Amino acid sequence: MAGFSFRLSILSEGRYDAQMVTIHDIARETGVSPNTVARILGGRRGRPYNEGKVLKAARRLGYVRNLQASNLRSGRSGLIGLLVPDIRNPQHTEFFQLLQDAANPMGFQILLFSSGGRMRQELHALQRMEQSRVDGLILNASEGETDEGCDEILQRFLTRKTPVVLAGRPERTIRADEIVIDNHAGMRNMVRYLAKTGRTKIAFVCGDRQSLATRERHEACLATVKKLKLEARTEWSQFGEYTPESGAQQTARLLQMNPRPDAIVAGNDLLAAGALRVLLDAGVMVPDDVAVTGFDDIPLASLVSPRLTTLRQPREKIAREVMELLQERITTRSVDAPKKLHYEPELVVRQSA
Amino acid sequence: MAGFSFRLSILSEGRYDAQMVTIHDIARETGVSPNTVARILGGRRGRPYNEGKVLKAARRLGYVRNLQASNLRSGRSGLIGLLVPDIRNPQHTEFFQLLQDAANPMGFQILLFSSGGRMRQELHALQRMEQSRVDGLILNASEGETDEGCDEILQRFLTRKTPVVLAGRPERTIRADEIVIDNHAGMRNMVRYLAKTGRTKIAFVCGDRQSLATRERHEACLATVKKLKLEARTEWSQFGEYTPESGAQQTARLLQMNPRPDAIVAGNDLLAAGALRVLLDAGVMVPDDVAVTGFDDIPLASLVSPRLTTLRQPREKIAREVMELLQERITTRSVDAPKKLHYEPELVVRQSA
DNA sequence: GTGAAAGCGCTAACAC
DNA sequence: GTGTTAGCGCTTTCAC
Repeated sequence: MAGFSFRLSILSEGRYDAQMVTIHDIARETGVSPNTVARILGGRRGRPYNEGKVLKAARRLGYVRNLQASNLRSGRSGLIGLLVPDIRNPQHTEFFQLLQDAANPMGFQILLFSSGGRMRQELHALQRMEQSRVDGLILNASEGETDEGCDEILQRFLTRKTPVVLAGRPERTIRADEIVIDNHAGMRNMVRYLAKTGRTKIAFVCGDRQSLATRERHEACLATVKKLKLEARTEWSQFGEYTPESGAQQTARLLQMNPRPDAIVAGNDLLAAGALRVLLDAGVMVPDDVAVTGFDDIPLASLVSPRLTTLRQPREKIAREVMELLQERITTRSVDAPKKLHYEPELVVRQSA
Repeated sequence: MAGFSFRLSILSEGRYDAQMVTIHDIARETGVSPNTVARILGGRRGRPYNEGKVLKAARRLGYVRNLQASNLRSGRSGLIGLLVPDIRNPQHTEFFQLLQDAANPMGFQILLFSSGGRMRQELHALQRMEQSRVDGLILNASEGETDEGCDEILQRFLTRKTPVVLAGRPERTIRADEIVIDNHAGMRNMVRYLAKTGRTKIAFVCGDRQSLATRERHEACLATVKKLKLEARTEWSQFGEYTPESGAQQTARLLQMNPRPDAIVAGNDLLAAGALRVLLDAGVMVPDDVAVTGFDDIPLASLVSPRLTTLRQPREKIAREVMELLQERITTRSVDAPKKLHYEPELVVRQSA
């Protein structure tokens, strides 16, 4: 007992305030050294004789390892930061769940930040990740311009050999791993499919103008329209943000036009759902009068009526491969030779087109 | 310089491996003590003379505070644990976002765990929260039975005066704060509304039998049906889980029955969306032939066709008040006199009923 | 307001 | 395999 303070301190009210049990308490209790306790509780072996004693004492005293101390000393954190523009977009929610399921067995926890597309929030999130010493991080596209301060922080991560994975962000100064969705191939297939099924006047309901996904998807559509020599009008390209409300607004504008488009290609499923909403409310038949297509294939796509024809992102594969890459980089402490993980969206034909 | 190791260590490849800058580096650089550096960087004041020097040096050297060390010493973590059964349910996603928006300004971060309703995952999540020394935690209903180990951990949290908020969990041995949704009042209003609009044969599409929400909502429906002397049949009560797929399955079973119900009260919006799906596919008119209602009022409720009549949970209010309660408890270190936060769902009439 | 010293709880490094 | 020692980076305590 000598040299150790009491683990129970008496408060003024006369109640007891239970402190956390430490490896020293268990060491004292069992007569072995703190080191041995730590080793056994850390899963490495000791003398069976000691193992029994230690495990039993730990259980009896209600020992709970202090990750803060553990991580401080070992220089890890067991945390993977995930920054998304809006977790309320099911696409991101699904990705979080898949990432968590892949990360947990590897001993990692996901620290999620939903920035709401706000620049300041995004910067705060990165600062917090840095202060938390995340072992790796995944950055989803901000749905707008990106702050300069962000790049500075990202660069520091890489200098410290903390792996960074960028998704849907324009290539910039920093050389990090990237998730690359082949928006061009996806949209080309989509527009071709629409043309093949007789659509000639294709309109585009897009997310925010600044985002890379928006630009790539929109440009691919225009290029394909041009290549197929379909009708093209600048006012058939509408922009907003990746929400059902925006999709509804944009579609309402399209409905005013003359000639009216016979197909609406939306930048993602949320936009498409909003478009569907407005069309049905206006008595426009989908897909008879107007075809509607989405992007992502979130669960919602199968719940709206008619079911959405869309482009499926291989989320499971992405989540798995990203975590594998991160683990690899974290264990080898190498962030050199940035990798690009390529994925092609798959056309899923349902009812809306 | 004496007594301090170099912050740059040369690797075998001849490159530099930048270590993190510490308050000692800044202290050395500016000639003040580490204590003064910490105080100034911690936001408390110092001599303007020193403040300038320290802040500038910190910026120049790229200092990033180490939260692990800070938290280890101060006994806080700045983390609020949030455990939900399934983050893919938009109800939980929305709640996370609102909670994050309320927590961040208070200096807290949300550590999210999505258990998938699996008992083992839930236990793991609680263990991890305990090891991470979260300052408080919010437990959403597991959608099934709860493990004994969980209660043991929760009890330890409370003993240590770490506040715990339970939501939608049956009251048990532990005395923690609770979020109480008045399922009874909500469902009573819903059934009355259906009766008033001429429905007489009301069926119930529910989540899993074990969950408190399911039991309360179902019982409230049955009680109201009985009170209003409406037709009642045991086979009109179906159970499953809180997913669209389950809602679809349960509804398919109801469609086989004779007599067929003229209203379907679903346990949440996801179930209702699945029900809608099956009804429309079967050519049943909603709400003309069969009325459908949901619970939660997630964004999806306004996107399906017809729009869902549902019961809205005051999520914003709940998130705000829960964080206020947590902050209060964390600062006063008092978990005595558990509070019950009561909320009543609001009937939102749209098109489906 | 500032500096010196101690220590949060753990793991790493090294003898044995 | 085990014990000893040191120290991760910070905050706390206490003189001054």
